[in-house]
Amino acid sequence: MSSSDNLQPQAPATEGGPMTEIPRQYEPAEAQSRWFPFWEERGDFHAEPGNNRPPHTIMMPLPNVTGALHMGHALNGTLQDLITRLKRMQGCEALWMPGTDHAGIATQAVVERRMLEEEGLTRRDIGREALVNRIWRWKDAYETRIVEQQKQLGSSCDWRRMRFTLDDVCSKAVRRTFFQLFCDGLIYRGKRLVNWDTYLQTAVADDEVFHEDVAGHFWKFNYPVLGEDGQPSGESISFSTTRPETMLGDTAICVHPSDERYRHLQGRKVRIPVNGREIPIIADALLADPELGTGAVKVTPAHDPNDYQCGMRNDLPMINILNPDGTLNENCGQWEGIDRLQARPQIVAEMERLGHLEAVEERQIPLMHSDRSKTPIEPFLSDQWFVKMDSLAQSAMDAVEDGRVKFFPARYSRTYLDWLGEKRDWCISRQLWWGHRIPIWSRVAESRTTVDGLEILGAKPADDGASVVFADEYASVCSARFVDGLQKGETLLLVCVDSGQEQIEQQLEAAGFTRDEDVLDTWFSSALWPHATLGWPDRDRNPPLAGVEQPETGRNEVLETFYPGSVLITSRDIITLWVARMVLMGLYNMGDVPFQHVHVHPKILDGFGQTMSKSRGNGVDPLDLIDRYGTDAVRFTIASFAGETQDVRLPISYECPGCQELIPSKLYRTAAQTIVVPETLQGEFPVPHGAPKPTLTCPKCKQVSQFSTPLYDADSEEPVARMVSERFEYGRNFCNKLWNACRFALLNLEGYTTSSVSQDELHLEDRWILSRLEATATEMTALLAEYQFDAATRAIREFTWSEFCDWYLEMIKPRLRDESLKPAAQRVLVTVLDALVRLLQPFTPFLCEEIWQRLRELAPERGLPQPQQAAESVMYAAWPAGGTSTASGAWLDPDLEQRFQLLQETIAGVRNLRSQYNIPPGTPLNLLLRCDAETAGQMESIAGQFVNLAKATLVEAGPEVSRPAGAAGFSLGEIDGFIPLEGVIDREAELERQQKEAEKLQKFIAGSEKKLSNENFTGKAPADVVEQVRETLAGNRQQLESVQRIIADLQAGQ
RNA sequence: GGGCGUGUAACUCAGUUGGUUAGAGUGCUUCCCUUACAAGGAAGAAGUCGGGGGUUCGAGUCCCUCCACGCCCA
Repeated sequence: MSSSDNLQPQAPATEGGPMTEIPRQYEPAEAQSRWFPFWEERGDFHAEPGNNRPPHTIMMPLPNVTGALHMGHALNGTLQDLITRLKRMQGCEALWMPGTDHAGIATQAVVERRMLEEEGLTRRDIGREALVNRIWRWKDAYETRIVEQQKQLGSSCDWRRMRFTLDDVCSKAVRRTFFQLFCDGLIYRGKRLVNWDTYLQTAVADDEVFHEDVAGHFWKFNYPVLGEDGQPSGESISFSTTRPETMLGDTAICVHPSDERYRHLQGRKVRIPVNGREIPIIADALLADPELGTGAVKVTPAHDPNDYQCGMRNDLPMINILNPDGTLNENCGQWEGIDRLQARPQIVAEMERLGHLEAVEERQIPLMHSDRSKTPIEPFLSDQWFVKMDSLAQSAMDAVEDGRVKFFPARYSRTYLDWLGEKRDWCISRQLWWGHRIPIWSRVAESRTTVDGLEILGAKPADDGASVVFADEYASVCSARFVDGLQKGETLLLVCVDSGQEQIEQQLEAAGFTRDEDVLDTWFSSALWPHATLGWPDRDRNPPLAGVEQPETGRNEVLETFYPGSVLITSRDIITLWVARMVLMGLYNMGDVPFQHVHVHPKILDGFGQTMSKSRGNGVDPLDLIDRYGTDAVRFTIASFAGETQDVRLPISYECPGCQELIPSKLYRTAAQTIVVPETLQGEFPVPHGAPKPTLTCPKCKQVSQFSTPLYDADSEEPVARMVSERFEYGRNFCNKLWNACRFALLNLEGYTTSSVSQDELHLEDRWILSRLEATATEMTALLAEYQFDAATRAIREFTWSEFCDWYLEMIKPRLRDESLKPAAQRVLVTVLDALVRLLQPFTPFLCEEIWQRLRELAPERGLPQPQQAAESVMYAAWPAGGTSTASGAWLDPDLEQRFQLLQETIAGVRNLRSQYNIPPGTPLNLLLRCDAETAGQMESIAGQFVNLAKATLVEAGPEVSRPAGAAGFSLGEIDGFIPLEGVIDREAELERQQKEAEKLQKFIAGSEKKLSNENFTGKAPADVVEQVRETLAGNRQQLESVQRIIADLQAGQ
């Protein structure tokens, strides 16, 4: 399909010409719906191995399938797409690999919660298989929606290569990796205190919990101290706690070793009154703080992280008092089976009855909650699988330290190195059903000298008493090991099996082995993302394409070509969780880093500096922004945010559904938290049961509407004020400006003919804009290479608006009306516009394609000095940079730019006077310029521009020019301008104005003189700095002289 | 407690290794619906660069310290 086929036919030509129907405003929705399918059908997003272009690979930080995309995704995706589009234009085979993450607990929790709300069913009611099936259906629905949203953003991923962390390709990589780690002895099973979600009955990771203060109590108890004879000595030791029920699991009382109050008690014992257990009084400087409370604390190693560490240090018993559902277990005597929260007051009452309760106070208690179930977390000791991090972490640290992986901005390498430096073993098991099930089968072993059940695999115990040797044909796919079991004295035989060995799995199960129930941490599979998606471990064929298996060729060219990747673009909160793990797994599996650069971009906050989140009610939906402002505007604005210094505040407004007026937001405190609501909120949060949903009132049209908030679902038939942000007008206005510049060009390209332009056909403004274009392209190329998107955005905006539109287009208008000058002007105009559109394509692809195709119709061959055929799509036009922007590269001309600036300042001087004296824009003026002969010549040669741009006729220029009586004037140093205003000029006002100007100049002069009279300055400062000050001083003096002459004239009554 | 970052105009942000008189967008004031664009044009007002100290000929920029805020780790 050719591009022109895809252009929607325009309305029939009108009398004014074929282009007059170009809309006066850019219509983003139309361009979006037109060009995305165009690119997709042409295969413009595809990346293939086997051509000679240098590869460029970006692996998408995979969004999880729990919900829709938010602003963070929009920012992250925009930057990746921008770089990918840039690299394509720079001649790379650019792969942007898309995909989604199964996000273990997050997704399972959402589906479980919904199932419970809608059907009253728990996962145990329906079983593992049925639950997993339900989650797959959820995943399918959300993945579709996420991809849809990404395409709305213009994402130019190679969608054929889309992967999902639980699909067959990724699963194989996970199995192989786990197997390899197991064979290498890097996987082990051990005890660990985890964050236990008693509602979901699973461990949750540290980043899946949040802290929240809740109203609670702070009880002060004492335990009686026992004498040498084991009888109460009469002394007691006091401590405070917020969780009295945990005393059932206490295994020590801890004091600070230097605490004089307790020194004599160290080594003695106390008795826990409620269960009679005797526990020691220990000294541990890390746990006990003599300044806090009584200085003594109870130690419950199985139910508190700090106590756990203390228990490890002091070899204390660890008594688990909880069942997985949060009820107290068999270690709790009379309270067994009672929920720990119900047991709490009972235990307090018992302690009081026994005379050991000293005090109680009400307090706000900081409490960890599960982000998934919103219920309080219980620290809980359980068996988990771990990966040994020692050597793996070291390899990943080396990669950053020796520069194979480079962070942008560099400061983030510190976060990465500090975290890896701890080399804490990685807990990879999760008590979930949604995920990669751990590929380990186990069975209680009679001894370490027989391998019951494994005979069929030709296995026998190795001499070391720990491992197992398999027959040759199984040795590469099975690995087994003896370990100590859960019960004392019990031995377990563990067997790990590689992927694709279903028969062996069946044999193991037939032989009484059972597969581990747990699944792997989601980050385990995401750590493999950069190579798993490219088909690893398969080295004999390319990975499936669009779901189709590829033939075996003996090579995996996709993996060979696109690994290692070029840059990872992500936000800083997953540097440790994800980036570090990708590096170490890449090194482990591939022997090479997964990417050379890591660009860490800012976070988007709301106008109050808070992270956007559902619970705060401040999450803007990027699609709402796209709907209001257009994709290009959203992308351009987002790029303008992405600098390297700080996070970005995005003040939120609500858009009245009636009149589109924006209503600002405000903070609103509920009992539990602070949320974001419209300023004109009516109603309250949380919404009282049965109460109507809160609304806002538009201050302009008075319409009352519900508003978009994650805190309630709006009624479907109600109009809803959606959340947007005024800041995107920046991008929208820019797009519209460019659109209109293009509209102007198209309206003036009638009769365009392809030809080269000779040097003498180039006017001052042509050379100037070409020079500026060259400089801008070079600057942008350098900035984007360092991921300084904000600066690149400013550079191109400045060029487009303040140079191309404000000056160049205005200056060539007269030539476009002159048939003899028109052809050359058209050719330069179209050349600059062509390069400008190319520079903007990565930022605003839809707008640029729309312009590109329209330009192609009128000027298919263009460029200087020799015109060339324009590419079929701007996506594959060459990136203009460093000498290639105009195919000649010789346009840079700093001297000319400086002369041009003088012209600009002169025109500004005239406009300024016009404004000062309130002279209507249409009133013609005369202008006299006093300047040297050379400048006078230049000014006379462009005299037409004074008429064009300032409605001023240059009547005289040269060194002999003197100020006419009754003229207003301005001085630029090199040039003095005079505008005769006899009859209009207010002599007093002009005098005052000039005196003010003189004062200002005198101040500057004094400053410069002071500097130059300072020998330290002239002696120590670099010569060029001193020279600069001298020049400034000379200029200011000259200017002051002119001003003083004007003042003298005015005082003389002229 | 440790680490990182931020504080510049009313708002949102730039400000490269110290170097002329600190910039932009939005908002504000005045004028203009001039045939690309009122989502626009012209002109303008607006800042003790968080406070204090130091280094330097020279500090928004470097050092120390204090204050406020954010994030990460424990």
